[in-house]
Amino acid sequence: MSKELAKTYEPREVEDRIYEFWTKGNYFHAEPDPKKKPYTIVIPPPNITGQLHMGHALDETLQDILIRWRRMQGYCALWLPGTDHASIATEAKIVEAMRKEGVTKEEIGREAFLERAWDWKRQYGGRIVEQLKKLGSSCDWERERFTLDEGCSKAVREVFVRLYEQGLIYRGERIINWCPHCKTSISDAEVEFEEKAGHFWHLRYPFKDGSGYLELATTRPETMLGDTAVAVHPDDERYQDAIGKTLILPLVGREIPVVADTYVEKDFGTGVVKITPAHDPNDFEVGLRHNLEVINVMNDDGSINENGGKYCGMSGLDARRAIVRDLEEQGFLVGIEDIKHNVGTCYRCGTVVEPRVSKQWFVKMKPLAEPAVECVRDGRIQFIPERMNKTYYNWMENIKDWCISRQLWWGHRIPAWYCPDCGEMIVARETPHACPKCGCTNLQQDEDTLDTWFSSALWPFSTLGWPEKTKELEYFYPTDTLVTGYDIIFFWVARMIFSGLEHMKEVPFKTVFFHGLVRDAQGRKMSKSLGNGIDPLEVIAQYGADALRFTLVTGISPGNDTRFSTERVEASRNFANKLWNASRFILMNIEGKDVRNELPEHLATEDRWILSAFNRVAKEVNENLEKFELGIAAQKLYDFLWDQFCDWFIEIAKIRLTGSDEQAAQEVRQVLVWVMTRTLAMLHPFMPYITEEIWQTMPHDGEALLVNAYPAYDPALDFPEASARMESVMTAVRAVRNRRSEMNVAPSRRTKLHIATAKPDVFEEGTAVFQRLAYATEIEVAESFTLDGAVTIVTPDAKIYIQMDELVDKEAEIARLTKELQSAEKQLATAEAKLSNEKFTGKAPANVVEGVRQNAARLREHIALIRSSLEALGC
RNA sequence: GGGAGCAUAGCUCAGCUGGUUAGAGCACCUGCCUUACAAGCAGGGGGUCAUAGGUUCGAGUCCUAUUGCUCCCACCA
Repeated sequence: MSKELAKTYEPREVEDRIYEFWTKGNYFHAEPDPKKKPYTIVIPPPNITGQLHMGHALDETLQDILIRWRRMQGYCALWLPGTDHASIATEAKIVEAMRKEGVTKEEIGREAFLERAWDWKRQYGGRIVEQLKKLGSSCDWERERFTLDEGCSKAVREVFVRLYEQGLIYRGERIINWCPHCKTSISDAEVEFEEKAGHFWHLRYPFKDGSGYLELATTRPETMLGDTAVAVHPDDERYQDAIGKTLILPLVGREIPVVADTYVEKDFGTGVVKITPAHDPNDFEVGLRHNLEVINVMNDDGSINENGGKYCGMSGLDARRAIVRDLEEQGFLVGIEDIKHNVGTCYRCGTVVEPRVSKQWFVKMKPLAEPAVECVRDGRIQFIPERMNKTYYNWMENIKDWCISRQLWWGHRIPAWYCPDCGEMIVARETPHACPKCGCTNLQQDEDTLDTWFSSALWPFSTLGWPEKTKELEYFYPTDTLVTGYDIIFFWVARMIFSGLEHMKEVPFKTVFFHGLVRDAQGRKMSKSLGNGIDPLEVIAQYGADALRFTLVTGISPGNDTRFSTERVEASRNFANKLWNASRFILMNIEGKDVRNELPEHLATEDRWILSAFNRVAKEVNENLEKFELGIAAQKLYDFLWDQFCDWFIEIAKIRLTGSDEQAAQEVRQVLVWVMTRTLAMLHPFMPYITEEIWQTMPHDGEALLVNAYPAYDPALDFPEASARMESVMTAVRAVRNRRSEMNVAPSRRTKLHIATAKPDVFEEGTAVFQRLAYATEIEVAESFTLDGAVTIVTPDAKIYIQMDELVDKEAEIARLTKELQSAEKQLATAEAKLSNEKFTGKAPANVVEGVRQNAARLREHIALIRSSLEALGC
């Protein structure tokens, strides 16, 4: 900080310098330390193709708050960063770049393609990491990992082979979701359903024996080319005769049976369903039950293949048009109906997915899912908020096998080799040189790679060195908190849980802290297509990272979405500025003075009051953070700094700072520094840059705030009596200000105050406070006064007279006092009703009853004071 | 079809295990350049806590139903 401090905080000057200071000091690095307790968070690895968006910004902010807080509490806090290779997204980027050059990946081949991909990763993969740093993220960058690095790849291979050996990974012909655009299979979780307008084509299939037709409907007429049966419900009376008969498939001429299957709903449509085992998951099941032929009629781009006869080579859409036209011409089309229906789309590219039978690798889920459900049920893993349990159970308990093979090149290649001579399949950790069965050395590795999520499922332990038994794994696993959005509970959280349990025999984390989505000011999802996204980096450039972080964390609660608006960022920026100026004031007052960062031996009443308030906030903020109530914690710090410390304590501190008593001035300087440095500490996890910057300029112990102690509750700092005295004075000050404002008295017009009270010492001690904050010239305190023509103000323990004869409107005064009296009497009546209710006094807890009793006593005093005021006015 | 969430001031939201007169930010109104801060200070207006029942000495908070909005899962050809 320069000597001449700017009036406003300038984050740009500060942030990069402070981040470098932290990095140079190696403060983010965590080394296993048996003397400390570990606290570990692994980052949800952002995609290397990613650009920092508000969702990341929120996610990182929450993690950084937790990590910084625990680090300051003395934990060995590790925040392990890294990135995800994002197989589909990255491969698509590279394919697209190549397309612009007029090359396809098949043309250049696998090896050259992967070289390009790695080049791309080296060039752009670090971009998102640099952006995370801008937020102030205190990750241990020395430990940065990548899902496709050597260690993670080793872990992936180990897991694959183990699961295969246990029979939990298998290869088979199954119906899977196929994205014709990405040209790969995708898992069930990667399919998103969208409601779209479509049609029902009502068709009729003739019986072979010429005895008429069966009428049915389809939303995808082109799939009829692969029909191998028609099904009806076994109990459907309408079709009892048809069961077992043979139909001729129109256009194709294939003879197909009518089968009976309970999958068919009698009441839907005509109760007749065409069965296309190769292109519909339900039909596939029906096909298995009835031993039906599976005829795949589609290529990998969705066009019709050689099984489609004359339609071969047409795109799906062209084939549909041609088939509908031909059906109509030949009299098989009964009609077309407009409908709305849900269509599965690829979550990456939005293309309509085609269910398709193909040979893929799967993870058998049932045995893995059961323990994964159990560990949440028995509390070994806790979800915040708890309602996420249900979502999780529901998914886990109805889970189907996980299709893990992808027809992509960028990713972990499946460690399976095939012998071209004898057909043997070898699954192994190390690349085999020869077929163990026939000795053939020309083994071919499986062409497919693994689902990206297969490697991220291992993230909590693969990043700590598994399968090696490293000291990091021993010390930091299981990790403590996983912070992520509820949108990836299935993709990632669930899979990490069963993977951790299976391979580490222990949960991967103890708590999952789910946050919501960041929406725009109107509550819409931020998206590229809507163009309503706000770039966090631009917000940082304009308002500072601290303001952005504070905005993201205030007002949020676990699992709930939040809205982002620049108005809210401005409020946070103003808060940072408030902090800056309060510090500027303190620095100005301690300059050239030898002020130690410790409390003076003698503490004034207001000192005890602010210390008590500080202490309470310290207690509550820690409690809130323990419960992941980060939004509440931020709010409490905001209120303490602004309302209590700035608006009251600093203002009152000016009395001693500008007074002639040097010892008193020195005492208040120490209190200011003491409270401010510790408030900076409490705020540090939320606003790391500005707090470190200011803290460095103040008298302090230790070399950096981020490794300083986080304030905690201290019974020695509780001063209830002094706090009560201070509150009495503050209440009176507020009341005087209020009355003056109501009467439009300019602040420049100072007046004498008479204070009648049963606690004269409290108010006498507050003389200077009244003079400075309640515009008083002098004050006189006594048990009672008889004054005519003064404005009277009644507080619970004082009656205050403002001497301003010419301003007194007697009628208005009477009206106001009467109103106050009525309100007080009403409150007293409520309190007394409670106290005379035996059910209340008998059943309510003692402290609640006592509270009401004290309140009633206060009200009675108050009422008496108002009455005497009214009497003085002649009522 | 199954499940979940939300409904509190003009707007955006807090309100934890039920306990005095329901809070904040922004916006609004009034008065202040009171030398840390006008990105500020002081004061103020504004809420039948979606609706109807219930539990309780006591309900914004717990239970039931209703209405409206949102999301997730499943997916009927």
